[in-house]
Amino acid sequence: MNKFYITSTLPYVNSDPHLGFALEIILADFIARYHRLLGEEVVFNTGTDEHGIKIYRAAQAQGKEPQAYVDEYAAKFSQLKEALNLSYTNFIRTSSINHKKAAQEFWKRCKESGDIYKQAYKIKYCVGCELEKTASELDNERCPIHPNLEVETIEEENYFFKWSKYQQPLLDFYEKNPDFVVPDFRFDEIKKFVKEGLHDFSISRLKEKMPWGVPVPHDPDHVMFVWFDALVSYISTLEWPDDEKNFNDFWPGMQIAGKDNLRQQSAMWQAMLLSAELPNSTQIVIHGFITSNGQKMSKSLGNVVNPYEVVEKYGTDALRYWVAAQANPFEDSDFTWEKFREDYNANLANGLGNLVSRVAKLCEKNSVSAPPPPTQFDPQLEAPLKEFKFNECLAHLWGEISEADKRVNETKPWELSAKESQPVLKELVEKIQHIAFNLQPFLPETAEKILKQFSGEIKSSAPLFPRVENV
RNA sequence: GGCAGGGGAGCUCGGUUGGUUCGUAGCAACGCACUCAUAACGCGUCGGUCAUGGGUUCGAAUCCCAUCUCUGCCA
Repeated sequence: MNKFYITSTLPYVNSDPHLGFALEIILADFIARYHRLLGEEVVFNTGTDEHGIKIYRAAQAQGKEPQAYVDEYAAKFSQLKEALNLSYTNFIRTSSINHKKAAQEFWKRCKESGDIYKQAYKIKYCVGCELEKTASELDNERCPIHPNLEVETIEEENYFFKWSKYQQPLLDFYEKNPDFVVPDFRFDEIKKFVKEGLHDFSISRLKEKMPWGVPVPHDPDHVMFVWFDALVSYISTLEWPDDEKNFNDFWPGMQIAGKDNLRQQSAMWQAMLLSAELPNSTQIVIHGFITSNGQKMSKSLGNVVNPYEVVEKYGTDALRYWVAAQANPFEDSDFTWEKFREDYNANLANGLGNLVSRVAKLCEKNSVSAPPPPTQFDPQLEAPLKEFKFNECLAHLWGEISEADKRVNETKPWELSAKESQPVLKELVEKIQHIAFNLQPFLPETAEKILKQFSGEIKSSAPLFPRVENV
């Protein structure tokens, strides 16, 4: 049995889950479910990134132990599984014992390769980004992304990772793997970045200032910088280094990340893997952001969309449909409630839902029983799926819905006798089964409902997607 | 500032190596028709000087230059 591994990034647990992460993990879920449908054994990983100074301070501010604080947030994120009907198999928390052990082993391997060294360190640092900032990145001594936060100056001895050593190996690796990063314009972006030269980056913090991190092996004064340990989660979730078989079965695997994570995933993490002498990821898919009314979502603008609210109002598959059919996986996509409702009514209520209702009713009246369901995924959908063009897949299936509707109007089965209507109704049932079968990766609950309804003796039922009128 | 990619129907988009008035495009709007269906489906109508100004060409949304404007990357 073929093995397949995919991981999302791990959201940093300092705020509630937002629609942007929902997009990422739903996209990952499409891919995971598709590979399962192909008969592969799939590990689909997600989890929570729980270390770092931002979390340490947030916990302090609330008078909580960091562990208690992250426990609450990890629970909030794991609730997404049900709300979005996710099929992930692994949920790694970076504060777990296994993960910490793996991060320490990873550190040791990089150190053995001669890629970790200690050096005095003085640099501007934005707590909001958890990133160093150079003078050119600052705007009036302020981080442009977090203008309300003071940029801090840190001066201490830190461990550094020899990123510079991996400039050429990374470029060679990119050269050999022309589809390593998709879309291609993001791949071009990272190649150019690496070509310009890599500077070693800091991978530790003084424990006395910031104890909330993974202890550095053989140095009680330091903990790892949050990025270093978080990246290792993609393999610690596979029980690396303890379960060598499991690791070798599933790694290397595919990753999905937002455009803000391009550098970390496709250059930093890949260099770390080279240093630890482990295989590089197979492919990295970089998705865009979700804007709201054309603007970046932000609390101050009050335009943040909560995925739980979308699901509560329209249902899980309505959101998954929007992600698959209406959002562009690679560019930014705009979400508005108005447009969402229109898409829902036009395509789910009037389209798929209505077709299922009318055919089911006709079948019930004429006592039609269903043929066996299909067993093969439509090969026409493979090409767009391999390029992660989910909207094209759905457009194809919606074309079939439209054809089926036309066929009903043309043949007018309601004017025929039960016997006369059998052939055309059987044909329509097969069409619906085909559509439902191929919708499984995208709308798993709906697909299952339809396949169940269109098996054996067909009965009508309540609407799958009731129309939602303007409020 | 440097590099990269955009600017087209009310909205979202597709337009192959330049070739008749862009698109049997989707949504919205409007009209007709139908009634199996979730006032749903079907058919049809409306709707664009393809950002602006030049240029190359027999001919440009498509190539070139400039301008305006938006987005991403520049550790």
